[in-house]
Amino acid sequence: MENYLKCIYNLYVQNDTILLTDLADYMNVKAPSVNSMIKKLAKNGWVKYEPYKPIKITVSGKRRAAEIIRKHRLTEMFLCEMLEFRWDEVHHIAEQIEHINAPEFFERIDMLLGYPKSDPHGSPIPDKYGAITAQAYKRLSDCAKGELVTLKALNRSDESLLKLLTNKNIHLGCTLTVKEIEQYDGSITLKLSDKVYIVLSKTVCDNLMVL
Amino acid sequence: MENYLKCIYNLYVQNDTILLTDLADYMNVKAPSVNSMIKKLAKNGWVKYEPYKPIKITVSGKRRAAEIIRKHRLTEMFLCEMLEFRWDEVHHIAEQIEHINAPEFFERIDMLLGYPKSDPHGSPIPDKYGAITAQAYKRLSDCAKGELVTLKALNRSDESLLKLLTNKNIHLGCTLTVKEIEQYDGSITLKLSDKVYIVLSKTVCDNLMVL
DNA sequence: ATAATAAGTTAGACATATCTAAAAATACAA
DNA sequence: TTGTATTTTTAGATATGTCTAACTTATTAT
Repeated sequence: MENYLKCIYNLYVQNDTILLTDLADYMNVKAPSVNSMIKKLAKNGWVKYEPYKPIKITVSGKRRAAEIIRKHRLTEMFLCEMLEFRWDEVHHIAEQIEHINAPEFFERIDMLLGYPKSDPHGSPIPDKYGAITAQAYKRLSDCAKGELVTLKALNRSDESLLKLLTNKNIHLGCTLTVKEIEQYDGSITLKLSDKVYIVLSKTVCDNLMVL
Repeated sequence: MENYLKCIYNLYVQNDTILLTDLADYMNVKAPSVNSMIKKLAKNGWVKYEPYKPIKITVSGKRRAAEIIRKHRLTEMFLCEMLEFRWDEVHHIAEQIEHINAPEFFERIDMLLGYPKSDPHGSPIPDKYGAITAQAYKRLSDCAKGELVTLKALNRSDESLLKLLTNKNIHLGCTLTVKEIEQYDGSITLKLSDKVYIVLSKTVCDNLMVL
């Protein structure tokens, strides 16, 4: 149920209402599984369910989801900061630890890390009441030629995207200047540092959030 | 299955062969549950099962159990040393974290802690190959009047025992002098420090391992 | 407006882990 | 040695979460 709620929340951030099928795809599960689980989530008051209607997460559902996301992101931060894992290694470990039921454990981790506001991929860490500070970032792919921006966060951080960025020496906080935007496919040429120019596809740039 | 194997190992340490009923009691589960799980463990080669015979753990079962116990004890140590939990708070959190499947995670924790040899209750931490260094401790209840000993480990560390010891200011490494042994019930009067004398029941002393 | 397509639901199967109740095997003791 | 008590096993139920196949409802496009 925690996994369902977390995924529902992730999809909700992109789009207010959620199609059962999309959730099924997102979770690598078949539609009937989602259908039956949604009814259970609805019984707990975490989603609103009406037959044949799209799924809507409730206020209490968001709060519950934020708890899990908080645990996930605090864990990722802990893994990077204290155990020196790379940002592309932490997700699958955090996926497991996020389900640990021990509030004091995460409180201590939070304290030890100095109450971080975002995780190693720049995603905000909800506070312990479930409140998330909105981020005002924009997509790199929406920037104009000539703009100088700082990489603040990643939109969806697949392991393969993280590896690609690491290979090109791109990390959170680095500055990027938009040098060229290709009309044909939206790929962007960026200046990374003095003599370092790189080209990123539109797909990649869609996932880089900058300011 | 991990929980079964861990419990089987714990009972095996006390007694080479294990009665199904004892395991059921130990795990707060009924006999038929154990019976069916034992067959699964046997299929994995972790225990030897013959109908109506007591359960025997195999070499590979011990190795597998040691992995889990290693994760449990490393976690307990991490919780005490890095997150400053008390020794009576760590068990229920470690019970959950021991099932995390991420060898690198525990390797890093181990490194961060400086490769500890025992957990906060003095129990040995198996190395990553499952080898456990035997401890040559004896029971406090087996000591003679006049002996001066150091508390090295606890036998079974229930939360209530830990709290009792904490209240009496007894911790690992503290020195104890056996002042009096009561014939009637085996309770022992101990000198803790200059003017501090305490009385512990035989039941408590059975669980205090000293050297 | 209706046919085709997509989305959602139901029914029934399977796997896991648990239980109770009852039967079978073993151990113990008079 | 035979009856009683204990231990173990089997059979069948329940709960959870998954699946496939078939059916129903909704959407879309001509």
